[in-house]
Amino acid sequence: MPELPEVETVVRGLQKVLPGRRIVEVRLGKTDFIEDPAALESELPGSRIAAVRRYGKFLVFDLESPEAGSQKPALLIHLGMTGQLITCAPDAGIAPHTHAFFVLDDGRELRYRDPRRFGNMQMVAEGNGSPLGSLGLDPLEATESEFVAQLRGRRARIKALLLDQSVLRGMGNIYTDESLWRARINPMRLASSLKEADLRRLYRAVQSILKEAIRLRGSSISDYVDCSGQRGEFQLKHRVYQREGKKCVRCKTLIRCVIVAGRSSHFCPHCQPIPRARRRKG
DNA sequence: AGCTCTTCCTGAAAGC
DNA sequence: TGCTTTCAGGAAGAGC
Repeated sequence: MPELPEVETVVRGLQKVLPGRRIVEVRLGKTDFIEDPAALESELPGSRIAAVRRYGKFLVFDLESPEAGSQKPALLIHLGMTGQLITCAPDAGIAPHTHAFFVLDDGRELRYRDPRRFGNMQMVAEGNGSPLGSLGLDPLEATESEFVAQLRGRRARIKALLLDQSVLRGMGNIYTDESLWRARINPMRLASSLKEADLRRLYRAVQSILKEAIRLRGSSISDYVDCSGQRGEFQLKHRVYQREGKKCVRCKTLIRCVIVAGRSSHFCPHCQPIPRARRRKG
């Protein structure tokens, strides 16, 4: 599923082809995942895409609209679990579950496909009511001390905090599990039980995992592909995620999976021990 | 504050 | 073999 590295990969691809392009037509299929479909249909045609950027797991399309005047509108797209954004020729075959077509002034199309429709799309005007306002630190932009300060002393489980978008923006289940394994921290640990050195190690683990995942163009587990339909390769580097029952590459102990923070959480019981006798089976 | 449960949705996989 | 059930999971909301 698209997390920070996947969204970053899609954004980098779109940055090569979209800035400067004008949207000439919008066609929508199913719209139950779109905040206000009529707003997209009325406001997007005629708009010029000034920039494409990532904010957490959101793609932000900064728009210049002839009518909006001083307002700086933007289109936000969240890929949810199975969202894909693809650029293609207008006569390219239409994949099932393609729900939005943005026709561009160079004759190409930007298409949004999302089998489960857990993604969402909305227009936002600069500075009001945007869901971006409640998001926490970008794990790649944050300094070590900012990262540590954000987590230190919190009573929640470290796994829950890493997944909480208002704490860190962009981490999802894959990169949370992989980072905790690299940092040798059990997902059930309460953040307040971690030492400063643990949090610094976690910061370095998160950064190195995310950077390597971006370098390999993300993880393709089920549906994920970039904006030209290409799969990522970081799934080949997963050490714990979806490796339950397989051997830890560090110590050969069998990887286990428990539910933490409502999410399947994969870890090595030897490398990531649960301190004290507290144990929970999932 | 933080936990658990529920909802949204589809397709893959497991169960019978 | 083939139908039915279960499950995965990002995010938001309810209830505790």
